[in-house]
Amino acid sequence: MTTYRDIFTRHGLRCTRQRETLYAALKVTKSHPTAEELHDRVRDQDAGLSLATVYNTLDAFTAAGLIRRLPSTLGSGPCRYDADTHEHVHLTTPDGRIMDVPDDLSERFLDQLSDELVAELERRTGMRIGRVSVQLVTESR
Amino acid sequence: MTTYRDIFTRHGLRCTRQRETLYAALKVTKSHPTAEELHDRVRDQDAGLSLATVYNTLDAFTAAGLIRRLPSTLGSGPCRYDADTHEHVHLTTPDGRIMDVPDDLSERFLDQLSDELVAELERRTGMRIGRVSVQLVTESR
DNA sequence: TGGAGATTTGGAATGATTCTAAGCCTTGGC
DNA sequence: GCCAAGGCTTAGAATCATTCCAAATCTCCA
Ligand SMILES: [Mn+2]
Ligand SMILES: [Mn+2]
Ligand SMILES: [Zn+2]
Ligand SMILES: [Zn+2]
Repeated sequence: MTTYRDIFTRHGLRCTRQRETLYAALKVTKSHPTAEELHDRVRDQDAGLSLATVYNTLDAFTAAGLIRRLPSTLGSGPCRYDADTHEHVHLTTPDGRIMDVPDDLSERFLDQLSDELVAELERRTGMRIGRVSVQLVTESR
Repeated sequence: MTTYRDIFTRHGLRCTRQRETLYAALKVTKSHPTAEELHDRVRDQDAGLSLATVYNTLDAFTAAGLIRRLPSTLGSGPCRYDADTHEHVHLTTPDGRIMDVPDDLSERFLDQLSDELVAELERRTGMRIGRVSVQLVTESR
């Protein structure tokens, strides 16, 4: 059985009460919450957990690759966060929410993208591509 | 010959000196500038053009579909803007800049994505997909 | 168990964007 | 060409998300 402690340690992160609380809270939701939303959701468990810690922790998790940060798709407004680091496609709504595309469809989308193109681009630009991000943007009206 | 005035009119926008200046400035660059950067670039032409007008104008252009808004890929930091509304793939760097993927490669990427999948997703979710956004994210280190 | 160094915290600071309300300008009709 | 009506522009204030700060606390390894 792998505990959160194990996961944190493997990612070079210290294990703190706050980090366990936040990771657990992010892990159980499919809603891609904002820092504020997450802060609100853990308030009952740990009333003293500060918003600054939510930001610090989400930064640390993101840097460690434990979670993914999803910048606002609107241009203004808060980032959202996803504990599911498995490659998947997101559906973005005009009000800023983010939904997962069902796994079977997500997979079919991503399978269409050949690695050869990425390789050719890396050759041409000299840059290393870390990830191909696909978003389906829903119509405004 | 289609003037900027014509373009604005077709998009339901009034033609003002400020809008012409800003559209021209955005049209000639490939750098996906921020509102601030654009403001700086037009300072010599029109010293009185305010930053609020830059924001208002970019909002209006975006709403009209004349340009595209590119939210910060980092999560914090300013939006970038693109006068090229032709569907193309972007390469995003760890410092927040955005580059165009060469057109031939861009096209090959987008051609791989079948409309059938989009259609199936629309059927399943009941939402209309306006656009498929593909970003190639360069490795952080 | 001790302590070096990482983490947490409330509050202040920053940065990007939006709001406000007072003129100004564009447009369409005469 | 002249006149509204209403859209546009503007400086500055306000808002919102995020980052910074510095002091107190906690974690983990020796
Ligand atoms: Mn909160
Ligand atoms: Mn400026
Ligand atoms: Zn997701
Ligand atoms: Zn572009």
